[in-house]
Parts: sequence; C-alpha cells; structure tokens
Amino acid sequence: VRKSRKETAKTRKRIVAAASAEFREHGIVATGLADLMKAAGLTRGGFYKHFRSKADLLREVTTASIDLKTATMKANAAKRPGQKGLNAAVASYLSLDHRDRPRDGCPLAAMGVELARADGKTRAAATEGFLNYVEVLASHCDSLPPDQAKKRAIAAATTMIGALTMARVVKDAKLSESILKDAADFILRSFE
Amino acid sequence: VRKSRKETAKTRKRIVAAASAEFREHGIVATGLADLMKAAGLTRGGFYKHFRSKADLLREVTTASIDLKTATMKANAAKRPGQKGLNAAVASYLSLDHRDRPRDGCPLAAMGVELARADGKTRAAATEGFLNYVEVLASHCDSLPPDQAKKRAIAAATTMIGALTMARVVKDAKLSESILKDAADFILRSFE
DNA sequence: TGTACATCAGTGAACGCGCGTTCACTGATGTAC
DNA sequence: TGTACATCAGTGAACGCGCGTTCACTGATGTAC
Repeated sequence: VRKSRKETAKTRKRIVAAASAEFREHGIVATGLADLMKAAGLTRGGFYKHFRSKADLLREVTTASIDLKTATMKANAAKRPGQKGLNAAVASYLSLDHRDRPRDGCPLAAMGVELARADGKTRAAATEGFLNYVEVLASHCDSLPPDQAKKRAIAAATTMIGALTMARVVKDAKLSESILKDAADFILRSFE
Repeated sequence: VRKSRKETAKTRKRIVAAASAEFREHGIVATGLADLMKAAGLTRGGFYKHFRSKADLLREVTTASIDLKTATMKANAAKRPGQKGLNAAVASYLSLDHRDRPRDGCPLAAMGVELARADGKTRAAATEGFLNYVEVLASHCDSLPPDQAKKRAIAAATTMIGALTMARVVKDAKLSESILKDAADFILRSFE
C-alpha cells in the first residue's frame, strides 16, 4: 500500500519521535523495534523502508532529540538576559518535572552511558549536542572571558546531567529533590 | 558434581565479580547470563544454584561494587588530611585511567540510568552507595559546617558522575580530557 | 488529460539467534548412625 | 572411625519467547507517453 511522498516523510518523523520517547524512557537496548513501530502506529516490517538498521535510527534519534532539547534550553535562557537567563535554564533543567518526564527530557541524561557504547557517528552526534548545551550556557555568562566561560559551562553541563541522572536513580524522594537543588545552587554559586 | 561449602562460596563471589565487570563494561540489559557465567568459568545452568534471578544478582552486584569503590575513594582521600585529601579523591575519580577502565570503576557512572529502571531494592542499594560517596567527600571538607558540607558534597558527587559519563560518551579526545579537568577545577574551586 | 506501467510504503509471516529460566542427571560432599 | 544415604553444585539440553532482520506480497502513488 504505497503512500504519498508527504505521508512517507510524516511516517518517518513519527518513527523517530516514537523512538526518541521509547529510548529515553526504557533505554536503547531494552526497546525493541516491534514496540517502537507499534508506538508509531505501524507493524515491524515497515521499519526497513525508512532505516537501514536500529543503529541508523539511533543516530538520527540522538541528533533530533538533542537539537530539540537544546532549543528548549535556549528558549528558557533567552527569557531573561545574561546571568538571570542562565539561572532560568538551569532551574528548568533541574526541575522535578524534567526528572519525571524522561520521554521528552534531555537525551544525554536519559540514554547516558548507552551512548558511550554506540557507534562513532552516534557518539559524534552526542558530542555535538553536548557542545550546543555548553554554548547556550556559556553565552549567558557575561562576567567571564570566553575561554573561562566555556570551561565553567562544560562543568555546569556535566553537573546538570549527573544530577538529573542521580535524581532518577535515587529512591528516597527527599534526597532526590535535594540532589536537584544542591546541584543548581552549586552551579549558580560558581557563576556569581 | 557437588562442591564443598568453601568452594561454593568462592564460586558465588566469582559470579558476582564477573557480573560486576561485565555489567559496567557492556551494560546490564546487554549482558547475557551465558556470557557472564562463561566469564566466571561456569556454564549457564549453574547460575540458579546461587541466585534466584538476574535481578537478584544485580542487587548484589550493585551493593558489592559500590562498597568496593567507596573504599577506594576513602583510601585515596585518607592519604592526605582535610581539603588535600578531597582533592586527591576527586583527581583520582576524574582521571583518564578511571575513564578508560569502567570494568572496575564507579558503578553509578558505568550503569548510570539503567539503575533508575531497576527494582526497588537495587535502587535502594545504589542510593546507599551514593550517600557513602557523599559522606567521604563531606568528611574531608572541614572549613564548612556539616549541613553545608553535605550539600556541596552531594553536588560534587553528581558532578563527578556526570563528568565521567560524558567523558566516556564524547568522541573527541581533547574534549573528553577537558571535561574531566574542568569538572575537577569546578569542584575544587567551590570547596576553597 | 488519460492510460499503462513501474515504483515502493506498509503488511505479516518467517528467518536464525540468543535471551532468562527450568530440568533431569551426575557424582562429590555432608550428615547420621 | 567407617559406612550408607541424603544433599546439592554444576552440566548441558531444552523451554517458550522476543529479538533484529528479510521477504513475498498488496495496492496506491508516481511517471512516461
């Protein structure tokens, strides 16, 4: 049942969107292609009309989901100028809402170390995404020279990713909240 | 071929040790019981003479590997008193050597978000392990009151975990080193 | 513009394979007398 | 201390199942005239 070019393009996007959510919620290895295609409203066989392999899809998912999240972060930061914008972006990243919604949250935190085991192109996409985060943070740090700002932004980004991950791992609700809060304070104090 | 109690206990430990290494290197879901038993020098069937399920093993692996890593961190920190000890522990955690040897490295960084998807008991074990890390760091921070020290130690621990994870994800070697270094500076500056 | 034909998106069964788990079996270890 | 028997660590085949991938097929879409 051949579909029109427009519909084909839409289907492809639907698969990427479904995979983005499933990979982030359940992990890459733990998400099967059948689950994923079902989530996109299709049957398993059709997958290969759009992608050569699961690894190929992962690469596209990584790029797409990080780009989207970077845009969100940029938008959050852009609401206010300079330091205040940075605070807003950090607060939104380290929020309970973000912690509880991995499906549309930061892919670096949600897929985490699984990306370290992915192929070169996927890791390159993750690397580029990480640098985009860093740039957003650094651009809102106007009290420091650019190279210093970048160094701090790198550290701030890793703190955010680590804190979000651990807030999800930890079972104790109070400790989980504390992790998010302490990490946010830690970052903001260091930019003062 | 029944084994003596002593040998049985040793075998059990061997399975836990093999699983600790395999889970950290390849991920929990991606490591099969057959691989794991082979790494321990046994065949697949014998597994269930020692553990009820893979989830049961994971719980034991989590506890054991975090305890071991906490001891290492404590030992690194204890070489020097106060702040200098903390610096040593952070430097050793954020080293190239640690980055390149996940098999015997920090389980929180190596299993990362997979632990967030594990059962309650495993998450509780991970939580306890995280708090042990925090305590080691906080105990070497003598210039601050205890509650302040704990907050900073929590943030420092998440930074370390996030930085190690991202240093493994990132493909560019220079950036990877920079992540480790910038995170270490970030932490040390905040404790000054 | 209309018709004939090639293309190809999507289906659903099937491929070989490895997964976690179970089981009958073996034979050394541990226990009871 | 020696003997008879129960226990159980470890083996390796088998269980049902879901994995990623392939394939023959369908029929609407796109193309060529």
